[in-house]
Amino acid sequence: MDITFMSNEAIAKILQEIAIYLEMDDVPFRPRAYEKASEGILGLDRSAAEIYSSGGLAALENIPNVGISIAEKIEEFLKTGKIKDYELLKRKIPVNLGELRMVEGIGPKKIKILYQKLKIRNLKDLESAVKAGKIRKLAGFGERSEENISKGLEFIKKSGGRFVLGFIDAQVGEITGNLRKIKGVREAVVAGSIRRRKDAIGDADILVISDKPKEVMDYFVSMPGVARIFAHGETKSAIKLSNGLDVDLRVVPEESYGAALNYFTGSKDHNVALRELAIKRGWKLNEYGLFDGKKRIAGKNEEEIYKKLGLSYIEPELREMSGELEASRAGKLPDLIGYGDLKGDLQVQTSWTDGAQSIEEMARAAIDLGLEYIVITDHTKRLAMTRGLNETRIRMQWKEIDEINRKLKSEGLKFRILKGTECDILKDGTMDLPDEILSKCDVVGASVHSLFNLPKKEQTDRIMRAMSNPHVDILFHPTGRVLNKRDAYEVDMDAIIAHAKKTGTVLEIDAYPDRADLKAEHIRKCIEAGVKMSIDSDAHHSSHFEFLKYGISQARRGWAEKKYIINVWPVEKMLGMLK
DNA sequence: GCCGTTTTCGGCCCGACTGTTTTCAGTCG
Repeated sequence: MDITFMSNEAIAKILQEIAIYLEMDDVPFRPRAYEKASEGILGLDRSAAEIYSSGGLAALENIPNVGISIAEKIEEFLKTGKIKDYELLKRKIPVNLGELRMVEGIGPKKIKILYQKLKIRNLKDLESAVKAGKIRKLAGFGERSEENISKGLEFIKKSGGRFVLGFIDAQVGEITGNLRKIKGVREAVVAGSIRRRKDAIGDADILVISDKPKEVMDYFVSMPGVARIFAHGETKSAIKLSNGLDVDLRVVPEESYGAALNYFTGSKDHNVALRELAIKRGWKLNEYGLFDGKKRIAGKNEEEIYKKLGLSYIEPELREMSGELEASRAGKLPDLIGYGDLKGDLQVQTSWTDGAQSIEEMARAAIDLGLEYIVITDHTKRLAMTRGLNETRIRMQWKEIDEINRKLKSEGLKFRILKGTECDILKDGTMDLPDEILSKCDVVGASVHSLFNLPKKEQTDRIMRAMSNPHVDILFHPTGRVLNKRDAYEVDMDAIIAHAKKTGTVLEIDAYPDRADLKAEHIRKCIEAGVKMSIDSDAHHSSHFEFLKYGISQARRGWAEKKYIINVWPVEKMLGMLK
């Protein structure tokens, strides 16, 4: 059997499902062990199949949270495509765990009862049982449970899971702003994965300091846009907005603010590790503080908690259990690029192709935001639907850029519009515009906009050939993914990163919210390889320059310092870093 | 079942809310 078909995701999913099955039977501790092993597999930057074929069983055991027993199960899976223990569990309760687990309020124990009593195997069975009023008659369930399951099913049909940070950020900010206006509220902040600035988020967590929690909670569950109330308590409430976004709210007293912020910011694994550090010192860490017996020894702010635990402060974007605790302890955390550090934007579309506004409008918006330069990068002729530029039209565009630059200068503005292109990479890796044109551009970006489903080797070779072109400065949105729309194309990113180093090509962090491309793990690899990156808005409208901050978030999540990003520099220095 | 700057054995993060209960199990984060 060709083991390359055994993806890490497939292995992780089986381990995760074993954990759920064990949970059903109230097996102690082992569920968590399988869950952690599953996370360990997902966190790998190589495939488990590769690890196994190069180092055998012993190498599998080196995977975090994988011991001898789970290593053997992974080996069994890689060799036979099956895990016997899993098949046995699955035969006993043959249900679609992935589906059923999506329903809010349904966990392992209830899945077991639903199968054993009503033979419910999937969402369809569950829906029929709800409609027939069978759920309410089960022991441990009731009318309310049935109603909640019914509502849960509705929402699964309506919305499919994750939200793009840049598309919900403002709405959550508005809610927080309104909470801040309520009497007795001293602070209201966003925590959770939004504070960690993840590119895609599952829900929103808001933290409030108030002496009058009841008023906060009453407002929260009755504010406009609330579609469902999951919980309405004194210190904790949870709702779903009509767009499907779940929002959790917690109210804590001021002396617990730091501990609560830390706890609700996560990540979960990061928090668990901090609690374990506390336990080792004989203390206890929870959302109310760090305690030595009954005595609170820290909790008012996050800094003092980290300090007591022997750590320097860790920025939220780094709290993903990917080495930040070790780095913090050793004083080796990166000096992250800041949110005000960009001086230019290297990918901007205008009304010459699919952008909404003129070159001048885009330039003036960039000036208002404090940028010093932008590169105009309209599409090229292969992208016919955008009226992509050919040789003649791009020469016309250069004239317009020269004119506007002169005009801005005559107004005393110190700003520069650079000539660029977002040039299509054709199927064979050649460019959509001739070298003669590319050589006259200040900045050449190259993009894949077609043939997303080429085989991995062919796609990788195609892109690498484009990067080898001496005029191609930047590879735009290198993986091509669009969140909630399409996956990245099959491409060997390690090879691309190595080739970027070899050819001096810059890799872009496209900040457009549903692109967020490069991903954080690629950014870290670029840093390790010594590959330079740019952070670009990919603006199609003057309001899109705001998106640059999401690119900075992404860079921070990839541990990037200023020095790795070329557009933190003034224009001449930036240009000097290109080919 | 995993793991070790307290441990190779004996631990394993912790608390809030709901619904169905009559003191608590299940779920969630």
